[in-house]
Amino acid sequence: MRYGREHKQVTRRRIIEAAGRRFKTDGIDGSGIAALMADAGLTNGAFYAHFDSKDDLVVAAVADQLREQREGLSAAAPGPAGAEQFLREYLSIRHRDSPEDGCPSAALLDEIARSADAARRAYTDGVLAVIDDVAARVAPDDPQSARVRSLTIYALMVGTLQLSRALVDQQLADVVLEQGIQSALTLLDAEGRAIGRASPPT
Amino acid sequence: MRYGREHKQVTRRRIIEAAGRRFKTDGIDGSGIAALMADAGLTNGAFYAHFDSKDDLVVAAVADQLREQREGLSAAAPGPAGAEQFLREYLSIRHRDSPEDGCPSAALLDEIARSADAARRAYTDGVLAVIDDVAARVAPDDPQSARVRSLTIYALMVGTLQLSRALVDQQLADVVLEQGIQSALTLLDAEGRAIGRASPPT
DNA sequence: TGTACATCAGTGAACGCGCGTTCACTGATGTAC
DNA sequence: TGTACATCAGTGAACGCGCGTTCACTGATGTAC
Repeated sequence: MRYGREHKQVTRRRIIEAAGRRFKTDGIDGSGIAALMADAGLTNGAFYAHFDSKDDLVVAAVADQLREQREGLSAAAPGPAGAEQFLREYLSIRHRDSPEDGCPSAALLDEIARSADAARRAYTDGVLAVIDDVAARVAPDDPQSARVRSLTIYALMVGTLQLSRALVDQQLADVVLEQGIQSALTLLDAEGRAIGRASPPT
Repeated sequence: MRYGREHKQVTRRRIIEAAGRRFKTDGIDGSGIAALMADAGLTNGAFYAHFDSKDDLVVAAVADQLREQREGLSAAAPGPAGAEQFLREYLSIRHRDSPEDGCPSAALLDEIARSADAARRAYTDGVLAVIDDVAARVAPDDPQSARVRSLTIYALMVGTLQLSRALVDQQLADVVLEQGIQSALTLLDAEGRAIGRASPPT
C-alpha cells in the first residue's frame, strides 16, 4: 500500500514513542522489535523501512524522550518556582509508579552508560538541553556556572527515583522520595547562595 | 568427578563473584549463563547443580555485591572521616572507569528496579545494611534518623556515577564527579547540623 | 476526467543465532567392607 | 591396607524459543498520459 506524503514520518514518530515507553518499562535489552512494533500497531517487518537497526532506534528514542522531558519542563511556571515544581513532580509517587510515562534517565541511565557511542552522544546532547533550561531558571545571570551544579541535582533526583523504585519496603520508598525533595531543595538553596542571591539559611 | 567436602561451596562462590562482575559490565539481561560460567572456568551445564535458575543467581549476586560494598566501607577510617573517604573513592575517576569492580547500584539499579520481588528484596536488605553502617558513622547518637538522609546521599552518589559514565564529554564527566563530591559534602554538613552537632556554615 | 502503471510502506514467513534450561553421561573421590 | 562400589560436580550436546534482521510479496495511493 502506498501512503500519503507525511504518512511515513507520522509512523516513524509512532514507533519512536512506542519504543520510548517500552524501553522504560522493560529496559532496552528487554524489549524486542516485534513487541514494540505491535505496540505501534505494525508488524516486525516494517521496522527496517524506518530504521537501520535497533541501535539506530535507541538513538532516536533516547533523543525523543529527553526532548519530551525538556518540553515538560518548559510547561512549568517560569523561573526558579518552575524548577521547584519540576522537582516535586519528579519525586512524586505518581512518577515513581509510572516509569512508562516518566524520565528516561531514571529508567535507563545505567543501560545507556553501557551503550555504544551514538546512544551516549544522543543522551549527552539531550540531557544537557534539559539541564541548561534548568540552569537558566535557577541562575539566569550565569547559567553556565550553574550547569554542573544543576546536573548534580538532576543526578540526585535520578538516583532517588531509581532507589525508591527498587526498594520493596513501600513506606521507606515513600519517605525516600520526600527526603530527596528536601535534599534537592537544600542544594538549590546552596545554589542560590553560590550565585550571590539572598537566600535565608535553612 | 567427585570432589572434596567444601569444594562445591567454593565453586558456588566463584560463580557468584564472576556473575557479579559480568552483570556490572554487561547488565543482567546482557549476560548469558554460558559466558559467565566460562568466566568461572566451567561449562554451562554445571550451572544448575548450583542454582535453580538465572533469577536465583541474580538474587545471590545482588546480595553478595552489597555485602562486598559493606565490607569495603568497614575497611575505611572510623567515624565520619571514613564516610567521607568512602564518598571520595566512590566518586573517583578510577571507580567510574571500572564498573566491573564497582558499586552494584551504579551499574544495575534501574535493572534491579524492574526485577522480580526476590531480587528487589535482596537489594533492599543489602543496601540497608550498607546505609545503616554509613548512618552509624555520621550520626552515632541517632543512626535511625540518619538512615533516610544517608540513603539520599547514596542516591546522589549513584546517580552522579551513572551520569558521569553516560556522558561522552570527558571533561564534563570529570567535573560532574567533583561537583558530586561537593554537593554530597554539603548534604553531609546539613546532616551534621540536623543532628545538633556544631558545624560551620559553608 | 478516466485509465494504466509505478511506487513503496507494510506483511508475514524465514534466516542464523544465542538464550535459559535439560539430560545422558563421565570419572575422580569418598565410603564400605 | 586394599579393593569394589556409590556419589555427584562437571561435561557438552540438545531442547524449544525469541531475538535482530532479511526478503519476496501485497495492494492502496500518487503520477503520467
